[in-house]
Amino acid sequence: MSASGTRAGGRTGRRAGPGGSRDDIAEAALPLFASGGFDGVTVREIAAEAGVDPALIYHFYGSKRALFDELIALPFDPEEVVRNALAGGVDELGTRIVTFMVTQLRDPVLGERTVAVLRTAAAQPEAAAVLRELYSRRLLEPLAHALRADRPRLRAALCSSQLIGLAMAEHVIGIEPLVDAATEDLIAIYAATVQRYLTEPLPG
Amino acid sequence: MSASGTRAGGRTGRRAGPGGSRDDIAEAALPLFASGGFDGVTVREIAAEAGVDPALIYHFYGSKRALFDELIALPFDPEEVVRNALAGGVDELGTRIVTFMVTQLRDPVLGERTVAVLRTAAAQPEAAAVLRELYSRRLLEPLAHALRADRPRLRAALCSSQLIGLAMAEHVIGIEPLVDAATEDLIAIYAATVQRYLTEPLPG
DNA sequence: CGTTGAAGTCAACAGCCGTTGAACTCCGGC
DNA sequence: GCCGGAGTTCAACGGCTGTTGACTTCAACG
Repeated sequence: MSASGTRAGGRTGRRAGPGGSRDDIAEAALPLFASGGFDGVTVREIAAEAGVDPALIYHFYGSKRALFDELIALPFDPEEVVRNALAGGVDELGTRIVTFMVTQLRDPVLGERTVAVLRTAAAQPEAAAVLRELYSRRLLEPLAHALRADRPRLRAALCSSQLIGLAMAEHVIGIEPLVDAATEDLIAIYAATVQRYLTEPLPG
Repeated sequence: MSASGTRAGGRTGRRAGPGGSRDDIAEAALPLFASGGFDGVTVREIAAEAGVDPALIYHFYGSKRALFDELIALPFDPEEVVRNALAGGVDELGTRIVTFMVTQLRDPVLGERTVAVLRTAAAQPEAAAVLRELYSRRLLEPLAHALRADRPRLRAALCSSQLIGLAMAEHVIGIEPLVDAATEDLIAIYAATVQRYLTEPLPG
C-alpha cells in the first residue's frame, strides 16, 4: 500500500514495495518466542510460520538474536510508569502497579513480549538480567524509595517476586484458576499483597 | 569401597567394583540441569564434568531424558507434607508451608532439583505440568480444602503464584535482596501472604 | 585356569542448528 | 532501454546434538 514516494535522496533502484515480509516475520516470531523462549524456537520454524525463506530473516534482521532483541525491545518506559504510579494517592499505589502489570500481561502483544523474555530468562542469564534490572531496579525500587520506606530494595524484591510469580503461574505454568480469573479480581487480590510489601513493617 | 559380597544369585562376571561413575554422572548432571534446564545442557557437557565418556551415560541411564527424570524424581511426598502441615494450629499453616518451601529451595540438593524443573518448565510443557500438578493440585489444594475455605482452587493457585515467584526471583532471576535475605525473614514475610491467600475473603 | 558380563572407550551415525553467499526476479529511476 | 538495488530463493557450510554399536578391559566366579 502506498510506498510510491522516494524514500532517500541518493538511492536508486526498486523502492520498498509491498511484500511486507519483514512484518510477516515479526508477527510469526513473537508468538513462537513467547511459547518456547529464545532457544525453544528455530529460525526455520519462524520462516515456515511466516511463509518465507529462512534466509530472508537474515536479510532483514541480521541474526536470530537481533530479531529477538528487536521484538522484545523495551515494551514500556519505566520512568513514565513510575511517574504515573506516583501521581495519585499513596494508598492506591499497589493497585496502580498491579493494574499496569496484569493489563500488560493480558495484552495480546505486550503479554507475548513479556512471556518471551520470562521464558528465555530461564535459560539465559542475560535475559534474567533484563528482567532484574527493568522490573526490580528501574520500576519497583524507585517506587519503594518514593514512599520513604525502610529497606526499599528488599521491598522492591518482594513485589517483584509476586509479580513474576503471577506471570509464571498464569502464562508459563498455566494454573487454571489464574488463567480463568477476571482481570479485576486478580488486580484486587494482588494489589493488596504488593501494597503490603511496600508499606508493611518488615522483620529483622 | 566394600562391594565384595555376591549381589545377586545367578550372576557371574565382574561385580560392581569401585569406579562409581554412575554416581559421578548424577552428581555432575544435577547442578548443570539446575543452572541451564534440560535443554540448556548437553550430554557431552555432563560427561566432561563427570570425567567420563558420553557413551557411559547411555550405558547407565539409557537416555538424557531418563537421566533427568531420575534426578528430579519426586523430591518429597506431597501427602505427607499435607499431613504435617495440618497437624498443628490452623493459624500457623502459612508458616509451615512456607518454611517447607524455603527450606527445600535452599537445600543444596533439593533446591537444585526444584530449580532444574522450574527452568525446564519454561520451555517444556510436560515439566510445567509436573509443577502444576505437584504443587498446586497435590500440595496446596488439599490444604485449602482442609480449611473449608471458599474457592479452594483459586486460593491454592494464589499461594502457588507466590511460591513459584519466590523460587524464580531468588534462584533463577537472582534478585539480590532475596538471595541475601535470612531464611527466617523470608519465612516470616511470605508466611503472612500465604496465610492471607488461604483465609482472606476474596472479591467476586 | 577360562569364562562371563559389567564397566568403560572409541568412532561414527543421521539430523538439526544458525548462518552465508551466490543467484534470480522485479521494478523505479536515469 | 538500461541499470542498480531491494526482495527473494536455493543450496550449502561447519558445527553441534542425542544416540548407537562394536570394541577393549578386568574383577569375580566355577
